[in-house]
Amino acid sequence: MPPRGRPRDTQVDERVLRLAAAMIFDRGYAGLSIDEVAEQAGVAKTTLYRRWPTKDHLAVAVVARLQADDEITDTGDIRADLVDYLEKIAAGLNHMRAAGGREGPSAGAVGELVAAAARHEDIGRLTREQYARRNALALALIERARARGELRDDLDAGALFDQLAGALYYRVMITGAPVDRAYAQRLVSSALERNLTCP
Amino acid sequence: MPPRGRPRDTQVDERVLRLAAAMIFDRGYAGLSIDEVAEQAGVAKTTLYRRWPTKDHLAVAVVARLQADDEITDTGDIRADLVDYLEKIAAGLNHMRAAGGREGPSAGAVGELVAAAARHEDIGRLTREQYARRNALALALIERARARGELRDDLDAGALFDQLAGALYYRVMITGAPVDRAYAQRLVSSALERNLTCP
DNA sequence: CGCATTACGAAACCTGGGTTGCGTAATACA
DNA sequence: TGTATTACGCAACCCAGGTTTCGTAATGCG
Repeated sequence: MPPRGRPRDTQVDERVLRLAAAMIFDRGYAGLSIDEVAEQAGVAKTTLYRRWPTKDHLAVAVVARLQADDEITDTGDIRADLVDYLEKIAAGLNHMRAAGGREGPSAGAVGELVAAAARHEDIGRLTREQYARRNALALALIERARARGELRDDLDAGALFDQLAGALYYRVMITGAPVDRAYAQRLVSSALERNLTCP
Repeated sequence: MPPRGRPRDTQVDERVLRLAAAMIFDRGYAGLSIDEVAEQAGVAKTTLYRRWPTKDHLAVAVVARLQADDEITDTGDIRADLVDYLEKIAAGLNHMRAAGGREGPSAGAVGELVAAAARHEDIGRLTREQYARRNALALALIERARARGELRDDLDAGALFDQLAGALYYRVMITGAPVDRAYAQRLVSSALERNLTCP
């Protein structure tokens, strides 16, 4: 059942990703050197490029391994559920922020990822699909809350989630302010109460 | 009054910035080549590096020239004013999106800028200051609206503006959906009505 | 066993950002 | 007029991402 020729050394993937992750973590994206990874992993550069066609692809692969596909929980309390989901997103962002090297106001890692998605068609497709999944989950959550009467009938679910998720990204990338549970609660309060059905 | 030595050729700045802008516009950030700019501008590479210490700095300088410092208008109608201001921000984003090369779902130019701000301390400081100014303007606008009774007393102005601006950036960078006047209106409707004082 | 197929390693190479050193041109000042 | 100062151009150079070529090792298949 395995393909025809010589099989790939599966240990290489693991070793390289671990090395690359470490390198990104303590020296940032710019500090990730393909030559150095290859040398430390004990493989030739060509072997790396056979698996990840560019440095961007390798970096994306590193980040992708960190992102546990966020599960959404629906407890029936839309407010708590949204805060929970935002916190998961924030956790991912904070993780990437750490991966950007020295922590600081603006998170280079997220920016590099956005740039990489713009540079390479396939990476762009990949990340867009991932965000589409997340978006669909959130919209479904909101939809269910509306169906059971927690939210106003005429609310704009798309705009609502854009605001919540967008505020997190805005903070991380632009203002550099922290994104934590307290902020998630502020956001949901600010954005949601309006859309709650009035008693 | 001029400094001691040989004066700088001021025409160089203008010529280089125009060339660089054109190059970024139709080939994207990666398509901006320092060597090529120097050659087409008829100057040595060292002359370029004397003015802009890295390619990032040159690109930021190009983008900075495009950003007319957005003025805020206070007509007394917070809803209309916010839509207006968001539209100005969106215009800037769309401009940069165009500058990212081929228009597409994710805007590389914004991502590159965020990444550049993370790479270079001075660029980060610069952009953070600019965003702080914008933020202060918006918060003051909201504050005035609250003072005259258009908004609830207990609203979270910081969270509100993060949501509005963040949603724009989220769309441009992540989902790639268009940001236009219609979307600005949807956002303000979704975010603001809750905070309006109830009749 | 022999062959097609695929993976690997090594080396040379190209490209573009970024640096360095040096000789020269333009200005202020004495 | 001469000197310190700064800008400029030129050429060589380093570095890292990325590519190409080629010889070799490991598998499946007939």
